[in-house]
Amino acid sequence: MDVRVLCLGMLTRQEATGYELKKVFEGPLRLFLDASFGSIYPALNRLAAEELVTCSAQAQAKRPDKKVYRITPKGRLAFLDALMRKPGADRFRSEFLATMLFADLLPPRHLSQLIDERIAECRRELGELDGALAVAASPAERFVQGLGRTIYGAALEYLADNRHVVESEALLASGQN
Amino acid sequence: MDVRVLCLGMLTRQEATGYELKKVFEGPLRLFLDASFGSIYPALNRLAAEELVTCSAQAQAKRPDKKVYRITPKGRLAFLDALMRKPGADRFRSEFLATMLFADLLPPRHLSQLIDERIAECRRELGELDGALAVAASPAERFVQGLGRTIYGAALEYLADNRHVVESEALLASGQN
DNA sequence: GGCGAACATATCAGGCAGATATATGGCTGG
DNA sequence: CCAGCCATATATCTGCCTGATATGTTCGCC
Repeated sequence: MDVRVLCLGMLTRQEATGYELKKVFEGPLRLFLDASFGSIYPALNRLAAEELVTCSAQAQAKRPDKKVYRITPKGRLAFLDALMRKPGADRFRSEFLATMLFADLLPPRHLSQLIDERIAECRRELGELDGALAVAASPAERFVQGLGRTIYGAALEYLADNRHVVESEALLASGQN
Repeated sequence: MDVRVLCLGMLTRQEATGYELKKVFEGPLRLFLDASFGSIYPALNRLAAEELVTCSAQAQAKRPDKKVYRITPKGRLAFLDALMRKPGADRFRSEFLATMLFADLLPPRHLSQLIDERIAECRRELGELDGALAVAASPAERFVQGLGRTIYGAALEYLADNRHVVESEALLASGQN
């Protein structure tokens, strides 16, 4: 599911500019969806070249031109086609967890601080997701956001319950050098 | 946390060839860690050029040469330095969830099948993680794998409990066209 | 008055995934 | 019995993507 398909999907809901699409990718769905300007703008250009979207430039006084993109019928078909493909495997990239794998190499105090910050971060995300769920958009969005909340909740609990495992390991290792 | 640092980290535990590193990335940690040959081999070459690892080629009869990499003291320092940096945000890329966002565009039967497959997939992952936890390596590894199990378990339960939300939406939408 | 954030688009370097190439030996199903 | 596939082992290439950087204006805050 590359950025082109993702943008096409967003445009099935509403017309938008590249900048607005980027804002969606920074919202409550950012854990699951993401794309940078460096991929969004080229993606939109290519979609337009393939006639899957149209682009109408609106001149704005004192602002750069705004380019509003709309999906075409051909674009809807192409998106449906992409959507019907078997989805690939999940990938949970987490630098925090990669770091935890080597917890025994870290100074115990540093490790504990890292975990504290992590727990705070999880709580913040949870709060944000709950806020987003309250104003809720479509059921589908609520479904996906709800899964995000579930995952963060479970992760938070696990962290609190099991941090001692890595922390005691780090203490042991630091005592040995 | 790029592939270079990841490889360096693996090499703090044990010497290995590029091929062996790839196998680690395909094991029970694959949800969190990943790297392809296309990034591992160049990463090892560069690490060797920077003298963070050494490389000793072992000729093998009837097999291509095996290049065994070992971390150097300089490499250990560099890895620790990378490990102490503040970890970046998690990113849970899931084509399945991206598809769920547009569940209303899918034929209801297709959607249900997708979710069924997904649930089966989660169960398979859970089983695999439980197996890996049983033979368990270091506490740190168990900690990370345990989090994986927790997340899959929570996701599984959420899916089973909430699938009707998207499924009824898809039914509604399909009735309207 | 200055600083940063929001608005809006665009490009570039470097990193990475996935496919492909090369070579060989062992296992399995037809 | 042999064709095809999988495991071992390294390497490269295409194309996509991230993160940084560039450009230029307006608004609000300190």
